[in-house]
Amino acid sequence: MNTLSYGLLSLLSKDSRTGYELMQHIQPFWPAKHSQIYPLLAQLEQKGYVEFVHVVQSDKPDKKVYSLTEAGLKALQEWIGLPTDPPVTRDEFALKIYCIGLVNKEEALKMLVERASYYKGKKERFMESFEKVKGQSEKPLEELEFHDPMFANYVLVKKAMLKVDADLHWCEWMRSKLKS
Amino acid sequence: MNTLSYGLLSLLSKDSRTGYELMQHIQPFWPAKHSQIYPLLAQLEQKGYVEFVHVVQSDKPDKKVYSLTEAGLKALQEWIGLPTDPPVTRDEFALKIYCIGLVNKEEALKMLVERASYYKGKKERFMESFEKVKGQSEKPLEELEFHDPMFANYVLVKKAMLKVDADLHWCEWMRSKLKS
DNA sequence: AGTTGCATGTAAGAGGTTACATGATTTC
DNA sequence: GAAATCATGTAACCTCTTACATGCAACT
Repeated sequence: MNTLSYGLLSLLSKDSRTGYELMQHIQPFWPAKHSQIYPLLAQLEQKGYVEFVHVVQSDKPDKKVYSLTEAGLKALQEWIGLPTDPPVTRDEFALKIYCIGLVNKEEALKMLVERASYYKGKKERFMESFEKVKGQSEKPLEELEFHDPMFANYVLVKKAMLKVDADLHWCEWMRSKLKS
Repeated sequence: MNTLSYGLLSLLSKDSRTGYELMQHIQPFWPAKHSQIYPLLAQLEQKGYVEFVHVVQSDKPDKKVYSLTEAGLKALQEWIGLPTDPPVTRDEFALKIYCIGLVNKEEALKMLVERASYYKGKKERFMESFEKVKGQSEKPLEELEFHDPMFANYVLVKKAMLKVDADLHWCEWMRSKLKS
């Protein structure tokens, strides 16, 4: 049982989902390809932590909808209590910035503009998620209680927004540095 | 040539360093163990991108001090111009927050306090780095020019600080949410 | 006396990406 | 007509971690 496996259980604790959907929704927290997820789901099923039903579709390919079992829920709860690994980030851009003096200012500025627009796109998508969460919640988001199923969605979008804002802020600050 | 290999060249473009030192200094941008770095250095040497001198020490183990060659510099400059991969973060804590409603408020609060103190420690270390950079620079940091060798150190510590501040801010905001 | 830091390296195994394979429907 | 979306799966390959191996000096 690796972290990604527990991550899949975590998502399944809220909704039954297909492997494809799990792959899409786990990206913000733990990027993974379908080729990694499908074998893990088979393992989780063998362990009795998840179960699935075949759903036949006419317009789209047939699918397997997975759900969490009682044993899976138990395993998930135990994992939450275990020590948590610190987040790991690998940032190629930062490595390039380290030796940015090797290129001219114009090229450096071009790189920063590109990176800033990447973060702007990311921010827009988070803002859409935020609006989506707002739409799905009955209460105003600030009033959501700990046990509300929407609580986690709200606080995690908030987390993502704070981070992307910090990244964007740094990009803009860098751009002003390079223009002068 | 993978990203880590270019990262090593990037560090070597500023100072000649041992594999051990490279391992220590690349952590903030691209975490890696010595067991990954030593073989890559051997590869880089075979490609002619780096060279090393044996340095015999009496009190400590002997070491190999690597430096960038002309060919290495050229490879490094070409890499900077290539498209840059987006940063990748894997965050076990976020996966746990997603299903945090499975445990009680007290346990959740405990987890957040722990995570906040982790970020506080990180912030302190970044503030030390900041002071170190300040001490090594003749000019006030805000006046550092693009081509100053200290410029990259300054802007990268700034980047790290903005990010850790965002993380800490989220932790504290979460704590206030859970106390009410 | 035991741990940490310096310093290098290899081997085995786990984790993750890319490519191959299939196939219908919808959008540009 | 080409690309993207849905949907599953396997195989080969690359990346990364853990463990093994050695040894001295400094600190607790």
